[in-house]
Amino acid sequence: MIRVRFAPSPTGPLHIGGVRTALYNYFFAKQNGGDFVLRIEDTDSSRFVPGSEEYIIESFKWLGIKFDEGPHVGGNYGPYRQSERREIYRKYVDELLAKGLAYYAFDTPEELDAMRARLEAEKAPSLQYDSSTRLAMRNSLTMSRDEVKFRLDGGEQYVVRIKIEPNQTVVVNDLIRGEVAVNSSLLDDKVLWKSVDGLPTYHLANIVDDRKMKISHVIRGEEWLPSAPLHVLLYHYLGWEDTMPKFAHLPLLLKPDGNGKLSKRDGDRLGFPVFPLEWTDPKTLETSCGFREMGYFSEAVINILALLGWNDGTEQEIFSINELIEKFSLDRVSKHGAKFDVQKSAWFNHQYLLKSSTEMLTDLFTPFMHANAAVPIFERKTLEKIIDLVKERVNFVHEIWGQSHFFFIAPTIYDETVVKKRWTPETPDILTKFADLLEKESDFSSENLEKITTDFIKTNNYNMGQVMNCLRLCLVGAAMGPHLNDIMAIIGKNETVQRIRTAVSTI
RNA sequence: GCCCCGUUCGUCUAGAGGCCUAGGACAUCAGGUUUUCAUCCUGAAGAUCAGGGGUUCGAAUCCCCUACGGGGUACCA
Repeated sequence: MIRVRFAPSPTGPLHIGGVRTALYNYFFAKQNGGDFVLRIEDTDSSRFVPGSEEYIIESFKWLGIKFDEGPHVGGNYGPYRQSERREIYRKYVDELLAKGLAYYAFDTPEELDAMRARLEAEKAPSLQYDSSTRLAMRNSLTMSRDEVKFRLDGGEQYVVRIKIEPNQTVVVNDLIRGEVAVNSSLLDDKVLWKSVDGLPTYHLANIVDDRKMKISHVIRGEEWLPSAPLHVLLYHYLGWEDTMPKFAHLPLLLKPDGNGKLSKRDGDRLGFPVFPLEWTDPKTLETSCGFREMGYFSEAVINILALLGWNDGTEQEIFSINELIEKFSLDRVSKHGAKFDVQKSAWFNHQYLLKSSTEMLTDLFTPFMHANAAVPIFERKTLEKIIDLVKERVNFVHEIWGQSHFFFIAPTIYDETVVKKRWTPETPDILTKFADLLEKESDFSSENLEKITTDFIKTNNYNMGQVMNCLRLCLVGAAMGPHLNDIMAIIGKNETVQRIRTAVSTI
């Protein structure tokens, strides 16, 4: 049975790197008929940010990604918040302690700093708390059993550290990177149990939960690769080699410019979303924009993220979520970081916008239309016609207004450069003649208007550009927009004629 | 500093020893279509495959070194 988990910390909004990790987990699980579990890793109470968990859940709801288990949906392996699993972990620390695979340490933060300072001064090859340094520290390896008991009974604060034997080769088999071997001397005696809040650290909690929740594959970001050997060691120490999950460490998402891991600030700095949803920091009240609010379709976001580090080997770039589930494979995940490309993302959104139904686009556009005052109420059918005429020119729904406002509101200013280029002394006469002609016309369908204008131009021996460009100027105010007969048909006779007369008198 | 991972057009990438005079997409530029703009179509430019050594008849692909980039190095996850 394939079971994977997405295990974020509730320390703020989830960024798109995390979303991608979740997506890859999801594709992999669903492809194999497995389960996709949400687990909240909140063992660091000091970094807890209220609203994070709700944010995470809402984000995936928007994306249309469903968890099979999690704090919000329940499941047979709960609870799904580590803070609610305290009792579960203690047993295993005690077991490691009893087996001599872990030990108590009483060093204060100041003492640890002093140790590192001393090692640095000595130009020691490493500054770690490990086999080379632990015997100089205050821990149960250097104290008598009685003294340890005395301190413990006296309620002295302690941490539990894993005891790593030097000079062993620890091998991590990674589904994406192959075999990664590390000498255990390079690992430090990581804290497994914290004194400050009486909770395990990520490392221990993670291993215990993955075991208890029967996780078969751990698919996570590359930032975990350096601690993967520690995790492998923990599986051995606890005698859980038989159920050790398979690991896959994903490449990171990088800053679009410069170097480094993509971070919160990049979005605001570069003007693109780093988060699925808008987020307001509860403390600073600072707001960061989200894909949803920026007008991205959730399917487009999934598609964009899926292709940042994976492809199916063909030239296909547009994938539905079902296709992704069907085609995703870990061995086609790239090994190097990827930079987010705003322009290509906009293109993806354009593709999804074109695929969207006119009805849906009209629904989405309506609020933007109402946001602009003094807009005439068109019939729904007319609105849909307008959307169909302009949708290919925009990447986002909110851009539709910029491409369609002239349907609703007559131009008040006329593009100077076009006036200069096209408006000749004869223009007012020509256009007035045309307006007079239109005024007598009863059939204002697009087809008939096409015929009328071409006939008008032919019979008077004008040329196309001479008439049409100036007519466009009258109706639109600029050299843009769909075919004029479509525009005239939609705004109607009175409005068309009036716009021509107004322009003739003002230009 | 030390450890780990990586490195193909500006960006995302294809590439599993000969199919590579390195393919596609976005962006850029040019031409065409169009009454305008956009779409669309065609084309161009753009990567001596980070550099250097090997291995091989043959290397973008395998090995080594160097450089560069990223990650890690907390009682954070």
